[in-house]
Amino acid sequence: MRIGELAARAGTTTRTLRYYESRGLLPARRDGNGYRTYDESDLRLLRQIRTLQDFGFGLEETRPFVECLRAGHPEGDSCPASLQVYRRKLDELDTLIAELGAVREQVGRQLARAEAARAALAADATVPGGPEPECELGGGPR
Amino acid sequence: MRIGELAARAGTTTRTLRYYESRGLLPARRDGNGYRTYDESDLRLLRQIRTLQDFGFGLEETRPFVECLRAGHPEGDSCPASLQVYRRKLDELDTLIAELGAVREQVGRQLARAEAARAALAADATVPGGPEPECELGGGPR
DNA sequence: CCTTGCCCTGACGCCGACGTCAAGCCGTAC
DNA sequence: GTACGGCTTGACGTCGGCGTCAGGGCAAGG
Repeated sequence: MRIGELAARAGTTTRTLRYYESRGLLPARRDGNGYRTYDESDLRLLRQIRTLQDFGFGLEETRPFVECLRAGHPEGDSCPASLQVYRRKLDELDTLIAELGAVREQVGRQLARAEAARAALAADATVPGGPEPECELGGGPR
Repeated sequence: MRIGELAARAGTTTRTLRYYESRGLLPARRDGNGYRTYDESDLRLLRQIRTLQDFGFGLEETRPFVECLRAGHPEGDSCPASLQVYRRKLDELDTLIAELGAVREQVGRQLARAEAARAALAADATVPGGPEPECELGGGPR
């Protein structure tokens, strides 16, 4: 199988495969023309990489999984190094999720506060004076 | 106040302030020497930007807040455009957090599965044969 | 005089994972 | 012949938010 077919079968691009090769992650044999040649095991390696990438793993983080597969293990995560990467990633995710949750709360509070302030202003403006609420309250014309 | 002092008071760098100016976010007056000159209101603008940046807002997303402040409003989020940015950011955060949560679960399951597989392998290896569990189970020397 | 410290502009570097273009080779179909 | 699709390498572009360096000016202190 050549690079185009492998890329298509893995749902990626030839550029990506050449990039992986340049990083030493997915080396290729060459045929008489200098064309890259791959087999089914390369497809498995590639799918392992892509799956982890989809999970947000960096390319370097996929290396232990790939090497594990190349070492003959049935799964990329059959090796201790892969498990370590899993654990580190879980920690990172937990930390990140917690941070984002905190930010979300803060932003939510800011929004509620700002909306309340605008409501108060609108009330002030409509009760004593006329209807037009001064700045850019509504989304009206002009 | 000149650029160094403003940067220090906002806990940032002069490079950052020049960058903001280049983006049209925080324009500066110039004194006789061509030095940038800022006042207290610029510090407020800058603090608004920094706060939002810390929340993970992109620079462009801070623009409505800055313009709101410059329009004379007491808070950067007193304007509808700012509220819209808040709401969009909340949506983004919710989406992102949900995605990360899903990934976290997936990774957690993968880890559990892989650990269980290794435990089963180790049991197979220790019960019938000798103690050394073949590949790289332990973290032993060499 | 020289040094020190602040300021100026302009421009390249960084990080990650590729996209995209250039220029050219290989084989097959028409 | 030539047109086409697929392959090759090399190299620059992308995105954001700055860091960092190069080269030089201005004012004050010793």
